[in-house]
Amino acid sequence: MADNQNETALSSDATEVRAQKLKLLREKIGDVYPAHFHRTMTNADLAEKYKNLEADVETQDVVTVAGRVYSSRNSGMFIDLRDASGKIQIFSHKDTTPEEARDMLPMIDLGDIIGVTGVVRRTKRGELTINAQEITMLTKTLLPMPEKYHGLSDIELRYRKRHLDILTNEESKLRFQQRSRIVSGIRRFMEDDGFMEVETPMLQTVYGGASADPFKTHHNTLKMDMYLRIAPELFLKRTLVSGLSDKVFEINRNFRNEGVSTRHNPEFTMMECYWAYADYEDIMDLVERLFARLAMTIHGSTEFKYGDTEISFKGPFRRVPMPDAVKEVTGIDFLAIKTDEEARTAAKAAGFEVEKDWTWGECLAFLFEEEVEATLIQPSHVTHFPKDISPFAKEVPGEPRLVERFETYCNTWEIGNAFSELNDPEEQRARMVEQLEQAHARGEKEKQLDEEFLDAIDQGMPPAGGLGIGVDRLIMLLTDAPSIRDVILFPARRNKAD
RNA sequence: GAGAGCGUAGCUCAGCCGGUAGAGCAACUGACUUUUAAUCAGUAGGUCCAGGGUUCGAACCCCUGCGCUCUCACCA
Repeated sequence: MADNQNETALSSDATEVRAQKLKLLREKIGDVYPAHFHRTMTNADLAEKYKNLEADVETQDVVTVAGRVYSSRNSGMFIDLRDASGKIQIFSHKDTTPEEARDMLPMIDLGDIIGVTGVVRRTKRGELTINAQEITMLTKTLLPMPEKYHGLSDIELRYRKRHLDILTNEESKLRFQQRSRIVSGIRRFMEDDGFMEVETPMLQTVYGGASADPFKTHHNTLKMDMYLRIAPELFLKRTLVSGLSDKVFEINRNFRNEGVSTRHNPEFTMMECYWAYADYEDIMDLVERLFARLAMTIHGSTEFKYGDTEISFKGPFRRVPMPDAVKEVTGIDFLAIKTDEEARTAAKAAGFEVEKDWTWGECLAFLFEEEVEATLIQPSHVTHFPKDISPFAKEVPGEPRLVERFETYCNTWEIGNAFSELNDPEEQRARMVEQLEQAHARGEKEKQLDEEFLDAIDQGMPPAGGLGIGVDRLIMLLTDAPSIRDVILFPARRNKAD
């Protein structure tokens, strides 16, 4: 397309111009994508080293930096160069910059990646600057950058072309840097607490550990269907049986073939841990310590804001049994209700539509979700879940309809889920069989009993507390992200047919 | 899966009651040469998401499809 252009008249189309300049550069200097270039400092290093350099002072120091051209003023005399760590200004003036380097300037477009060697100074106006002596093209860019002031704001493009989003939106860049710090912060916390990180299968032949629709796939040479895991729970418990460690954890992806929303992505990151000889109250303490530590890491304080909401991660969190929470809001005292029938009647009397086969526990959980969840803004542990929706948790002594389970809620979202893990093999089998029958009744025909798990429990799993944390949602809270897609680099998207 | 809203230049956005497409940034040509959203003058740039319909005439009204967003549903 550009073949019929002569060398002096460039097209006015931004992408064509770049292609033409690339061609010219290749003719003039050869390699426009050199393999080797060594910078001596990052932009953050420079800012740190010269933070006390006064305005209008020039050093004798020669440094080499590299980065992407973000803006250019006075016909390229001033260039803002950014690397991942920060920004530096490049100055090319005929008094200080050799002609050879200045010849490069017209070939440089916004978005190109260049290397610069020169003398460090601070301008009269206080900007740390390098007086260029050499300019090297490191990567010629073929596409223009998004508009520099507003950045890329089209939400669809920000998710589809995340590189442009991060390239132009500092907020987005900071958020993903914080994500990294949060994930490594969780890992460090767990390790400091004596937990051993393990990895369990993502590809499973029998899926379980949660109630969710799985993604199904197929192994060709084994000639069998497999599932992407919906939870690591059962394998982590088998690990606990093994005695490899009394404290194990895993940070990894779960996959659930369900609806997508601002709080749900088909693949999401879960931290699960199992702690032998601990119970769910020990886990509550652990969650509180973990949350406080992460808030300190990100905000330097246990207090921070999500939108307009003040959140405090300072423990201890409120602990409220689910029946109490429901009673507070609806007035219905489930502990005083003896039968499923009475529970349904009470719920109906209060104006809720309940299915005719719902149990006492299902009614309780339903009212909790309908009426209480939306009130849980500050982090709270909701304890004492109904047994019928908790197949892996131990009964509360003296109240066999409830289990030693809690979920941690914050900003109305479920962030964590934990129990005193059931380790009675007979009871475990009975509850899983019951869950399986219910799943089959709902039409989940592929759901199977995990015999390998039950076999491992037969071998004896120590009493333990277990926990799952929705890492993405925790990151949303800590980074003030309105959507889970804002904390996942490449969120699930439909294919765009073009 | 349902409802509502959105889709205009590379990017950010205007576009009135239906009369035939605009700005800023980016790009190009030039001026300027210690600027920092640099400035000034000029130039070029459009499948108005796609396809159909109504109309003398459609970015605008109607239908269908695609994509996105939000809400709801689903979701241990």
